[in-house]
Amino acid sequence: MEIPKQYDPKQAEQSHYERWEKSGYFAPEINRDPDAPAFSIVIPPPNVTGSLHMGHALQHTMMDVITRFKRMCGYRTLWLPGMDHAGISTQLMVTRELKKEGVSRHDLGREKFIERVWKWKKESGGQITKQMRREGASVDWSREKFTMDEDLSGAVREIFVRLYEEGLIYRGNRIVNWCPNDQTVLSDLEVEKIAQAGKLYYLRYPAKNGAGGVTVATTRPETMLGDTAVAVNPNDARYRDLVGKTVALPLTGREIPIVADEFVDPEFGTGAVKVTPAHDPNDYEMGVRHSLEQIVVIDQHARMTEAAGAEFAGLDRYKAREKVVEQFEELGLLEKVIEYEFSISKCERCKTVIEPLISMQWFLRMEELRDGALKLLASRRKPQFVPEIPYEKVYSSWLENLRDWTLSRQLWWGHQIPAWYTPAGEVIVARSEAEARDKAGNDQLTQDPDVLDTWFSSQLWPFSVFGWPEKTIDLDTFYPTSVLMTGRDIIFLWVSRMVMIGLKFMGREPFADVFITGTILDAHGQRMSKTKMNGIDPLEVFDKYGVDATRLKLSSVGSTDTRWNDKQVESYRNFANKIWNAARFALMNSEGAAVDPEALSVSPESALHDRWILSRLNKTARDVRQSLAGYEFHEAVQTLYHFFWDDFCDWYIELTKADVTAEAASPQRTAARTRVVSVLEQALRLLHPFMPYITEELWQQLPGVGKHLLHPAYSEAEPTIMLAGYPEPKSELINENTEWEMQALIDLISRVRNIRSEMQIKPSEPIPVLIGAPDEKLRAVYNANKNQITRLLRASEVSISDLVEAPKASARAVLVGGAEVAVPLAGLIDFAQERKRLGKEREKLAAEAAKLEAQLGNPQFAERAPAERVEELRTRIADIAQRTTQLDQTIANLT
RNA sequence: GCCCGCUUGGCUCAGUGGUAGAGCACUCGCUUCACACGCGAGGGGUCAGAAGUUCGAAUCUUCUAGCGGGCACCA
Repeated sequence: MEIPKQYDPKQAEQSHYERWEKSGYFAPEINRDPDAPAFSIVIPPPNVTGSLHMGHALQHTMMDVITRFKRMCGYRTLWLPGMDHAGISTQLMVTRELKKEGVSRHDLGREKFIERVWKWKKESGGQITKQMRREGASVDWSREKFTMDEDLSGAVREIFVRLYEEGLIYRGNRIVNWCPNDQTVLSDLEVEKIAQAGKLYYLRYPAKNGAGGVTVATTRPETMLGDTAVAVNPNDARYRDLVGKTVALPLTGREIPIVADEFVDPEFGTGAVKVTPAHDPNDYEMGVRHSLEQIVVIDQHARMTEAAGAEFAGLDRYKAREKVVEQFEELGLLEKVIEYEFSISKCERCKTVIEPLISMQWFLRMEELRDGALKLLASRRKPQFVPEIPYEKVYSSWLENLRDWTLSRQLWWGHQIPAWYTPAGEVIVARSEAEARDKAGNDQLTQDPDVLDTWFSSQLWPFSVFGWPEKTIDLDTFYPTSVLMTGRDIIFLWVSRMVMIGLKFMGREPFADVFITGTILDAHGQRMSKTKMNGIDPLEVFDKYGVDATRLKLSSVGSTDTRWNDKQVESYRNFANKIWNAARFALMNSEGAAVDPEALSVSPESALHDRWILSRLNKTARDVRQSLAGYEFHEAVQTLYHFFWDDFCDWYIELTKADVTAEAASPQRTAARTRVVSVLEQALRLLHPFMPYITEELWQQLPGVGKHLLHPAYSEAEPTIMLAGYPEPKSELINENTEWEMQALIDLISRVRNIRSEMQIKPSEPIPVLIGAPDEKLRAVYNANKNQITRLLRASEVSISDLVEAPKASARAVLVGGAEVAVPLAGLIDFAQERKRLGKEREKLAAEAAKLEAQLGNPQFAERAPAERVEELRTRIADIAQRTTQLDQTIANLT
């Protein structure tokens, strides 16, 4: 059998996925156990725009690890894939594409434009599904959903109507965040505050007779054209007399009142604030409190309106600012201008400065929904955030300060708001136009042209994908889902809203746990972003190092932020190669052997290394299961890595090699070979959730694999590692005494290797090894493994007795339990060198002893520390003392 | 402004009230019959700084510094 020395990921990545998918292994139906518990994850639907980035690969890997793990544990497992229509992003993307053809969306018209978006969605979405297949994501494609699917859109309308009928959704004329570039309203979450250096202008508004008046400070002088009051703090003595009086608003000829409002901070600026109810959220609130007129002076294109005065009408807001300042200066009313840093609201997407405008929009009242979510968290700690700190608090404090959600968007791509207007202006909210006509008794209806915020449909995802409002089997089986895995950037936008709406309409939280993944940063600690061009394409990493290696790296990221480094993937690529070669060894020596569950048990008579590897295997299974249960991905990866490389490859294979590679067939050889392939098979299963491709590739080649190895729930499937049972730890095979014995052996071998290395003895030079062990038990261990010791040390002879009797010219090492090893080096030994080597050893011991004795010397330690610990310390000190004595003797003899 | 997190060997990161860990990098030796994407042996850290709690602190508390994040209506 020819097996290449190097693992070729591309080859393994070629065929398995297709077979898994075609065979229906990703679908929960493959599980034939009627009593199987359900495990479900719904994917955070990626935007149909663009392609997957490292963040997706990260989340998908973790979801896949958990999904594959649960599937192997026999759960009825579903990981449901899908995509989000991503309203604004998608519309902008297609608009940009059209622009290249010299066409605007208005040229096309709404209907044609939407057709065009669907066409675009088909191509872009195809890219994403292709990439997910490459990742190895074991999602059930037969259940793939899109937020604009007919049934999901139905759920959107249903929810909208119900919320409207309950009075939670309302239409109102309120101040909103308007993006003059995207020409739509935005929710608070789609606006980002950016600190910026700017100017603070002090404008004087004179009294009616031209004298006195008040001075206000503002960063936006142009809005003064829409001022309808000046506000001061009611407790501000400076202005007390002015409250109730008026000032003449320059440039407009209007007279505006001075009102008192608690909102005003006397410490800031002049303590007097200009009030522009139509163009500032705070002023809007004050306007409401004082019944002030709202004068709209800026329009949707951020240009001044007629109401701003003929002189300003049509001017851009910034041009108008200059002009207002100029005129104040000419009038002698510009008191001063100071440099001032403040934060400004920008459109998260296009970075245009937001214009607060009063506008008729649809809103969702959040109090009731919010209270439900907060109560759930307080009473049942759901959802459980991982890591709990800081995300639980981030989530709850955001909820506590929640304001109404602006639902409508002035876009074409999205769920059109299910509201119709009669010619008389009556509003009819209904599930369909037909229903609206019925309700209105009128067929002259016009539908609201706006669409819903993308997140309105996303929040329904955990139940709309299962067919809600129909009572489907899937809904019954898979809701609530088990865990949500996502990045921290959408805790508010998405996670919280799913909880609120899921609770309201399903009566239960949409997921038990929320795992927040870390963020992958670039080498300099910067966030990866398109604009910075510092992103790393997961596909390129896959090509370079293989999917499995990349997945292992991504798994170990867990929930902490980490800087990307190719080197780490490279080391996991090397690990994959290690796995490949361990299997290569097993397969090259597999004649007469087959995977056999019987080989996974041992008796007290079994060889030490056999008892040991099974102890390690079972401990590994136990630890990995435990780690995954707590979403400790990094720990799981480390456990597996060291089990496979250190325990299985470095020690087990080496110790069993002599038996396995024996030339003549024998029951002993067969047993050894069987054990190796069987342990390897278990190791592959343990690794499979993390490294699906290489494990399947190798598993399929192992002799004796078949249906009988599958988890009982998958009786109908063809042999595949992805449906094999995940190894269960057998506590009776975990044996600390065995591990202690093995450790003694490892120590012996390591000490002698150290002598070889430090004494510069050629690796090929056979050496005699003399072992002295006064402890009978220890001696028995050495005796039982004499062949292994000989082999691993390339010893010409190994003698084991209770006391070392070696020539003076020997290199020595002190072992556990008073044991000692000597390597006679007549003619080879450099006494000075050996003294130096032993001296170093002694120094280490002395340092440790000093530390321990200081601790024991503290009378309060013996008094207050647990007796067990004191005893342990005494034992250790005694051991060190013994070794030190032995070393001293050895050194003394070296002359 | 408020809240939170991080600070561990050259680098990237684990860890934890009781002997400081890994991978990479580094040094030395090795074409040892699975693997040089390897094998063996090493060097390297007073766990940011200070104070406190404790028999004992890298781990708990407080403060300081640096970095990062979230929230906030201050015109």
